[in-house]
Amino acid sequence: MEKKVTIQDIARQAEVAKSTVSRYLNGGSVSPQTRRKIDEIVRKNQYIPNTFAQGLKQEKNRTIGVIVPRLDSMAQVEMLRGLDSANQNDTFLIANIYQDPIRELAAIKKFIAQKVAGLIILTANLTDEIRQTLLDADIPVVLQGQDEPDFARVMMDDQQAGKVVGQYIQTLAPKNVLILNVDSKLDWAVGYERFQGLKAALANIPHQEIITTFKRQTAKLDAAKAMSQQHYDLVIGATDAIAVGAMQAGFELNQQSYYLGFGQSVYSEIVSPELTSFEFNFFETGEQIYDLFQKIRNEANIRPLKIVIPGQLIRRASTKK
Amino acid sequence: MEKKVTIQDIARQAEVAKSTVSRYLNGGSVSPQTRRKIDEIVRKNQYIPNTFAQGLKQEKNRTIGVIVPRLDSMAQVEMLRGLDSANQNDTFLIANIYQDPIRELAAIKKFIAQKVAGLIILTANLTDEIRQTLLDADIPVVLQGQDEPDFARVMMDDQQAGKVVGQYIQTLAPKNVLILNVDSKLDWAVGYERFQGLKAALANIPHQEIITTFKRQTAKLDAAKAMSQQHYDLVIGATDAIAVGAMQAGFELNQQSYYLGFGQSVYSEIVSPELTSFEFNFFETGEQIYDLFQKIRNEANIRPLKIVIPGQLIRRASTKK
DNA sequence: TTGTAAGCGTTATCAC
DNA sequence: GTGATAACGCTTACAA
Repeated sequence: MEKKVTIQDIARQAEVAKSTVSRYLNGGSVSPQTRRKIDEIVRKNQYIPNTFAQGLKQEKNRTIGVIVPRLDSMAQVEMLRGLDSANQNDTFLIANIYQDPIRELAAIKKFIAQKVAGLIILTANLTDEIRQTLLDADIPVVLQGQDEPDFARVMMDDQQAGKVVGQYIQTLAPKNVLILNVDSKLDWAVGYERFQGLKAALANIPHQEIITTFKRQTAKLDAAKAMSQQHYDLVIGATDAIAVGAMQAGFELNQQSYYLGFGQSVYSEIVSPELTSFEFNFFETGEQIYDLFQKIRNEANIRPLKIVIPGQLIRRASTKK
Repeated sequence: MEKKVTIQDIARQAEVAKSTVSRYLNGGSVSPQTRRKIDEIVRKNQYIPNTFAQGLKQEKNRTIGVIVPRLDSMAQVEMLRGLDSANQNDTFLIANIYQDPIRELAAIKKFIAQKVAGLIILTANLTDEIRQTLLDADIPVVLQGQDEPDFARVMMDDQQAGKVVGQYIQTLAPKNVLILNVDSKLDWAVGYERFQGLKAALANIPHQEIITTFKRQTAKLDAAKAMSQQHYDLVIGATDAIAVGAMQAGFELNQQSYYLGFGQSVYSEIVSPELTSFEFNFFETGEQIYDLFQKIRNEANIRPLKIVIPGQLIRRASTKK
C-alpha cells in the first residue's frame, strides 16, 4: 500500500500547483489559507520529500561525510561527539573504514558521488590516491591527524607531547626504558612525531623500541616478550591501550616498573595503579574540527589552515614510587 | 575547475549517446571498441555517477540506515563491527542519536527520505511516534534491544542473564546486596528484563536497588553514597561500566565486596580484580542482525522474526575470595 | 500569491 | 549494438 507520496500528490489534493507546495516546504511566500490546507494534507499523508530529487536539483546538501579509521577508540568517538556538539545544521554520515586505505578510498568516492557538502577525515595516513581524489573533488575537506599542507587540518601537538614527556622522564631518572610504538607507516603522527620529541630525553638513557599494534592484547604479548628478557624500569606506550597492555604483562611477570601512556582513554583511571598519560581533549578537538570546516566551507579559496591542539601530562600513580 | 562531469559529457567525448554510456556503466551490451573508448574517457575524467540522479530513477539503494544510541559503548561498536563483517554489498549510514528520541525520529525520517534499503536500529526504547513512522515507511527494519512484536528483532537474552546470575549469586551466599540499575524507561531490556531473572534469587536475600546512569562516573558517585551508609558484600551493576564505578567507590571506601557486571566491555579484564560479568558476544550479534536483515529484505511479508542471543557468565577475580 | 514549464543526471523503453 | 526520448520528484525562473 502506501505507495510513495510525491509533491504532486500533495498538490493535487490541496488543489494547488506543485510549485506552491514546494514553496510551502521551503519557506517561500504562501497565503495563510493554502498554507493551512497544505499543512494538513502533508501531515495526513506523512509526506517526506525525496532527497534524491532535491539533491539532483540543488547540488547542495547539508551532509558532511566523516571518515573514521576505527570506532573502538575513545579518541575517535570523543571527536565525533565534539563534532555533533558543535554541529549547527548538518548531518554527519559516518564511515568506519577499519584502518583500511581501500575501504577509505571507496568511502570517500561514495561520499563525493553523494555530493556531500564536505569531508571530515579522521585519518592516520593518506595514500597518494586518496590525496589526489580529495584534491580533484574540490570540496571542503578537514583532516585530522595528518599534517598535509594541501588541506585544512587539525593536529594534536605530538611533538610537544613527546617533548613534555621527555622532560618528565628525566625527573624519573630511569635506568632502562622500553618504548612500545606503532608502525609510523600506519600512523605517522603517533609513530613518528610523538617520539621525535622524546629523542632528546632518551639520548643518554638506555632504551629499546619495539613495534606493536594499537590492540591492547597484542601490546600485552609483545611487551611480555620484551620484558621477560630484561627488566625495564620505565615502559612508555604510544597509546594508553598499549601502556595498559604492558602494565598487565609487567604484573604477570611480577615486575616493578613505571608506566606511561598517551591519549585520553577509558583506561587511565580504571587500571590500578592509575596510568600517567599525556592527554589531549578530543571532544574539544572535534568541536574545533567542525568550526574549521565551517570556516573553509564559507570562505572559498582560503589558504589551508592548520590548527594545533595542545595537550597536557596528567601524572597518576603509575609513575609514582 | 573540474565542474561536475556528467554522463552527457562522457557521451559527447566518446561520440556516442548517453544511453550507451549508461549501458556501459551498468553492464549492458556494448561493443568492445566503444567499451574501450568509453573506458578511457571515464577514467580520464574521473567520472563518478551522480547518486541523486541514480536514486531518483531507481528508487532503490544499497544503503542501510543504522541508528546507534551511543557510540561510547563497546557493545554498540562491536555490533557495528559485526554488521560490517557480515556485510555483503551494502553501505551503512550510521546515525548516532545520543539516546535522544527526538534525534532518533529525525534521523529515521531522514533515512526514509533518502530511500534507504532498510533500517537497523540498535535501540534502547521506541517511542510511539517512532514505531508508527517505522510501520508507515514499510521498509525492512531490524530492531536490536527492544522486543517489539511488530518488527524483526534480535534480542540479548536478558532474562536468562538474570537467571544465570541469580543462580550464581546463591553460591556466593551474600548477606546484603546492592543493585545498581538504570531507569527501565530508558532501557527496558537492561532495566527490567535483566533484573526480572534476578528476582527469584534475591527473594530471601536483603538487597537494595538504586537507579543510576550508564556513565561510570555517575555510577561511582551513586554507589559511593549508598555504600558509605551501609556495607554490601555483593554489588551488582546493570552494566560493566556501572559495576566498575561501584568497584572504584568501594576501594576508596576501603570496603571488601564482590562485584558483578553485565555486558562485554573493555573494563572487565582491565580492572583489578578483574570483573566477573555476564557477557554477550556483540560482534556475533551484529552479524546476526545483518543476516536477519537480509532475510526480511528478500522475503517480503514474512512474519516478524525474533532471534535471541544467549550469553554466558564469565567468572573472574571480583567474585572470588 | 500562484501556476507553468524547463531542467537536474540517470535509467529504461523502444525503435532502428 | 546503438540512439532518441520519456520518465523519476523536485526546484526555480518567469508569467499571470
